[in-house]
Amino acid sequence: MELRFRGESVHRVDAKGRVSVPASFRRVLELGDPDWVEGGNPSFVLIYGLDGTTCLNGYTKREADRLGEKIANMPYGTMRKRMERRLMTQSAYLTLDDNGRFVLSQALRDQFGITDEAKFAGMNEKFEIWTPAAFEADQALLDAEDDAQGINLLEALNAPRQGV
Amino acid sequence: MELRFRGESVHRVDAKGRVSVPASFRRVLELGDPDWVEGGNPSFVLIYGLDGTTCLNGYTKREADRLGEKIANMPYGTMRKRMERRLMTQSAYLTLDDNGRFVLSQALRDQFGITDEAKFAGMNEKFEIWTPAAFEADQALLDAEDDAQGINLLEALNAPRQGV
DNA sequence: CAAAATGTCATTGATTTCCATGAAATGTTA
DNA sequence: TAACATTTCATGGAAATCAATGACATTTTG
Repeated sequence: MELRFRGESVHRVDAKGRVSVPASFRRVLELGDPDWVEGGNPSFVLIYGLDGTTCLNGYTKREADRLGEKIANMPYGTMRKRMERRLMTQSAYLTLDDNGRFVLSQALRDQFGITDEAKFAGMNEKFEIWTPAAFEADQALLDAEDDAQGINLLEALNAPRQGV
Repeated sequence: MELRFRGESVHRVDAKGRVSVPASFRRVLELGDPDWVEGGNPSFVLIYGLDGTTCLNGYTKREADRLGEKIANMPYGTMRKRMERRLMTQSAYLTLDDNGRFVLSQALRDQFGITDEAKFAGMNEKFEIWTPAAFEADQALLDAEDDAQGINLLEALNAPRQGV
């Protein structure tokens, strides 16, 4: 069993770009950091090349390592290079401070339009960071798709793999 | 064999949003939490994205893990993303206190219209939480359908999968 | 040195723990 | 079986703890 990211919340971003990571997410980051010790501050990985300019993605160290491993096993070629650029180049290795905060650089805040608030959304083995408005828009889009297709989520989960 | 949620009852919700989980449900949550030890308090998962704004769904940790596992194995795409949002983002990881209670946040109480009472309904591998009124309305709807269709439940149980 | 970055501290409000009560259920014993 | 004791539940209130955040101090860096 592996602890996963669940839940959603909005947090304040101060003038210097510092944001609190939701306490429940911190527990996951701690368990997902092989070097973490009780009382210490966990490190984690922020990837901002995944979804263009829609949101940032937070991963535990361990999960990010897995992704790096997969890339390392790819044959050399433009696909691998693209992966490296978006998952490695466009990412950062961060550590929480004693209060559970980290700094979101000015560049990233600009890129994602984040000013004074950031929305955190647990997404199983990762979490997303959005502007509250952008998140709502994205969610509305997803909800519309559900409505259109009349999907029963649990039924779909049981059905054998079907893309879309 | 796996213990299942059976029965129904109404419980009081206090000013801080605290609610007792029916004792019989607690036994199921305990057995469904791999980390639970005799005398300890079980953790479980509350999912509120499943049925829009009709009711909340409680799952044992083990069952919730199964769902998370299935999602993690889905191909990347909007279907997976929708699952992540409704089953992970719109959910919470909770632990019962020494008295068998947990807190239903103000946000969730608002979303589901729960004020001073909550109705618990055992639903096999999960349990539902409703306002007493909403539950009765939902039940009346189902009863009406039964009457109209003259359904024989056990017969339908044996018949191969038929939606509706 | 100035500006930025990082660290420390304090406050407030929310959350969690702890203790107490009464009611209901269960068990025990004469 | 009647009377009593014990345990389990559901619930309320108070105390203690923690999370989020703003303000300020210190360090780093160009």
